[in-house]
Amino acid sequence: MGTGNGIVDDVDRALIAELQRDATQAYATLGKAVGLSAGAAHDRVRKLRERGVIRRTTVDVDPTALGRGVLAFVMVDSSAWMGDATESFAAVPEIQEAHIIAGTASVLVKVRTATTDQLQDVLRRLYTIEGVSGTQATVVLETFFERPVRAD
Amino acid sequence: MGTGNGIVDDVDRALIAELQRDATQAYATLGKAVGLSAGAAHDRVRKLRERGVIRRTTVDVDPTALGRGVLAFVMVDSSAWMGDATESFAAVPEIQEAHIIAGTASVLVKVRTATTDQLQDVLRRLYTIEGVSGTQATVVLETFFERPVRAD
DNA sequence: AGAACGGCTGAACGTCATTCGTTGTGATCT
DNA sequence: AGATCACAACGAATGACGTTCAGCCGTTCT
Repeated sequence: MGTGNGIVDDVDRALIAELQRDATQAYATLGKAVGLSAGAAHDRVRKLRERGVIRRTTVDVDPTALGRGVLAFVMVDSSAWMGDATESFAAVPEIQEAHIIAGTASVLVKVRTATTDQLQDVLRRLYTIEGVSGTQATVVLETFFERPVRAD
Repeated sequence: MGTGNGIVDDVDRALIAELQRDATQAYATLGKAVGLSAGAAHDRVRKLRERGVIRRTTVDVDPTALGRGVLAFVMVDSSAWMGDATESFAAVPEIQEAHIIAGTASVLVKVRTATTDQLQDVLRRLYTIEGVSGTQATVVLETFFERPVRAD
């Protein structure tokens, strides 16, 4: 069940690390980087996709260039069980991540907006979600780095 | 003008949204999705890369499949200015993100490990960073969603 | 108005993704 | 042990796609 299907060996990890770095490179290049032919590299990557280890190929974007220069983490307190509130949080487009957490708050969300005014508006909308009783927003002043999950 | 950035227009945003969804699709397909020829779509995407709006093409991976099933956010308290500590945090491979934040703590990090034991070990290593005086770890019980920055 | 600029189209060309038959290897069965 | 099976990698063939470019059109500037 869930996601434990199949094994991911060292070559798979090396392939994933390469793809995380640059998913546009040719399979011949990719194969050379891990000591495989183009065909074999292609085959392994295809299987990694089929098994859901690689979820998708996507692009990393500069948030500032899209007018999402304000980043904040918000601890959401609740007076009820929030386990089924996925859709409510997903409906707020400025929310980039939402997690149920252990501890006093019950949900932690990562929010990106253009301005702090818009951040305030997101907080207002959070309060309209059933069960939400409070929020504590923490604004990010500077991001050191954001990087992919370590593959090796 | 959408969100206040003149160099990224609505077609660019549509292209980015499509690429975030699936960066493997052909430029002909991509162009059709936004009402452009393959050549024109290619040209715009190339320029978005050159300008740094698109930082890179990468793959999204299932953390559990890589043995990084434990996710935690750690508030790091400090007794000194942490503005130049990028490298110290980057040196800890389990740290996926590190941000300087406003408020009582001074750094917020996102950590992925295989086990809670390993999480504890990361906390121990955080204390060895110059200026770090305390940590508050919050373990994620369930992730609702993690998605790309909204492009439109 | 004329010129210059920027962006789009459609086609041509070269590269690469994708498929497939073959081979080698390590495990399982008799 | 020998035979069989399952799996993975190789290397070549082919068809698709990325990439480039000349020509065209709408806009802006003088």
